Amino acid sequence: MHGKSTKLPMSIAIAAAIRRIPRGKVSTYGAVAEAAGYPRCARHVAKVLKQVPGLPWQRVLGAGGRISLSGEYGMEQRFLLQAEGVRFRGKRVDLAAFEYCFPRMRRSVCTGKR
DNA sequence: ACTTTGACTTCGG
DNA sequence: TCCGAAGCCAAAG
Repeated sequence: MHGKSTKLPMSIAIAAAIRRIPRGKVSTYGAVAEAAGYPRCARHVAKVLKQVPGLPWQRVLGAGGRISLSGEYGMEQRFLLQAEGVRFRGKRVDLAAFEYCFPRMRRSVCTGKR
């Protein structure tokens, strides 16, 4: 094949990362972006969450464990997270306790396997 | 090719 | 702790 890596669309990688967040854990927009291989693309994570149906969207939080959605959707997110065991301290989730740590990708080859 | 869009993040006051 | 401004960046229009 040609030398350049086939970059799968960012949205696919991001959606895959979101799907890896286990029940009862959370992540952040920035961390998801980085885990997907696109650091500093936190805003794209938001776009994917809006566009792609069927993702565990409630597990993605803003920096510091804050809910970014406003209004009813924000309430819904909090409710769903609490229902799966995530506890809040004020308006935040304690990330030290509930943040999912994505396994590090190997630098050389990432064939999609683990 | 330019503009808009996104559920963002960081920093300074 | 709570804003507002600035920075961020690929996809979509």
